Amino acid sequence: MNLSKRQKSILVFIADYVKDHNYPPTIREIGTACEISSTSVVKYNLSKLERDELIVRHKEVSRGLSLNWSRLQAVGLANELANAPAANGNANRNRDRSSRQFFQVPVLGRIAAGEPIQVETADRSAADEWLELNESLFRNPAGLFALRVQGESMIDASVLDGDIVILRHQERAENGEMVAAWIDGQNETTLKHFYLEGDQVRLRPANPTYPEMFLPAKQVSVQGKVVSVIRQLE
Amino acid sequence: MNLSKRQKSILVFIADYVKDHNYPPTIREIGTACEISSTSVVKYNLSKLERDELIVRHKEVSRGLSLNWSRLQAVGLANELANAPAANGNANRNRDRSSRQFFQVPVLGRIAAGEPIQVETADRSAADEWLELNESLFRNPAGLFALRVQGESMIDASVLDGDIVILRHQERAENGEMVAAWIDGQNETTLKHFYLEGDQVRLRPANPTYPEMFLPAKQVSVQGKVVSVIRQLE
DNA sequence: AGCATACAAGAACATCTGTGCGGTGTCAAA
DNA sequence: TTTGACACCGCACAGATGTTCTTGTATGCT
Repeated sequence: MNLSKRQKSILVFIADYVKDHNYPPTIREIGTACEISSTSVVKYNLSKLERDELIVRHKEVSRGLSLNWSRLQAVGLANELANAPAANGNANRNRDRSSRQFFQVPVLGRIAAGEPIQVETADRSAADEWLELNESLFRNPAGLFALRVQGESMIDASVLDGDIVILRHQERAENGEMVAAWIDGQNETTLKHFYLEGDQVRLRPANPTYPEMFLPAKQVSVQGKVVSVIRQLE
Repeated sequence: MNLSKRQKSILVFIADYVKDHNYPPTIREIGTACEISSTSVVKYNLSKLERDELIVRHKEVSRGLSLNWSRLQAVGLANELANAPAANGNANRNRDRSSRQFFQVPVLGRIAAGEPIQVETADRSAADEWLELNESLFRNPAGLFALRVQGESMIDASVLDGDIVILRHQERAENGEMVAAWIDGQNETTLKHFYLEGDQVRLRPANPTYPEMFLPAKQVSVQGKVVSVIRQLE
């Protein structure tokens, strides 16, 4: 399943168009946007995309097409499309909640003290579980991943067994950010507020009744920044 | 702005249709579904809905209409429409993630120990803030509302200052459920696991290092069940 | 009564829009 | 060289779809 440049640009345009209008574009609109002069060529490419199941089409229905997000996700195009270029020009009239956006975040595994977390950005597509989230909660879905907390080991971060922690992948942290950090000496991953003080790192739990930790900087490696914690009880 | 039965059924149909197809219906489809024989009558009613800003319409564009969710929200129709009837019959082919759903939850105020929480279901429309959430996280958006946690008073429930607690309004709780409860004697609202034991209520904090409470049942009044906790750090 | 307004029908009309078909150029396999 | 798949172009056709016009029935107000 190899997408041509044109086909990719068609996908981008559709995502963008739907975001702006809340309904899909026509073949001619796609043609104009993607600089395809002939409607039949658009149809040709749409058929290809349909064969690849990246879009769903309804015969003889005007604007009868939609993106197949779960398939796009699998192919790794979803994020790219979800981040489609901002609304252009005339499109700020309907810029209310109805122009909703969402995206999926891979749940890459579990986090528990004593286990390192594995975050090869490469194997995102191999994630066994995906979380669907709203744009409204996150500025930018790039680099986000999620971990399920196992056990009570993160309780000093006010994170309980079963909670889902959403992180943004990064290896450096600003002071005060809550990060997932691997601590060499103690062989554990933990969620703490991060403060670099000289060549020492201070790790402050979210729950102030738990003690802080002081460690040599080189002993602490940041896995990602915690951007959200979600607890489902139902 | 008084909606006729027909106009309401049109809104319901549009919401339902979009949910199933990912694109809006035509005037004739609306007509058939709502038992309107004439396209002009559909147009007439759509114009009314457009005047009321409940929908957005694009002239001379096929299927060029969309629901204005923020307006529907304000009028209190959003939940009703978001819960639109399940896909009917033929519509289970495109039943993947692309048929996404979302809904808004009113943030009714703050929760802090020492303050009662005000939850008149009536004034949902008066909420100053709304939270947009995914259907995927909640079975049923009915009766949901949100509170912003103020202060450190809920820390024994592993809920921090600034967290958002999502509750389902109910006045009775099953054993083990985490509830928001008002405690008469102590004049405070708290989040705890609820256990009715005879005519005593046992309240267990989420964080096991905090002590349990035992109180006479009549002293505890449940405000709602906690269904989710969301912490945003970015 | 007289009149304005809301709601509804049906049919004709004018676009909008997807589809089909003939044709072109490239490239690799036969 | 021939063949066929692939990508592309224009164009005309037909069906899909929004709009407009005329007519009709209530309802409420003066």
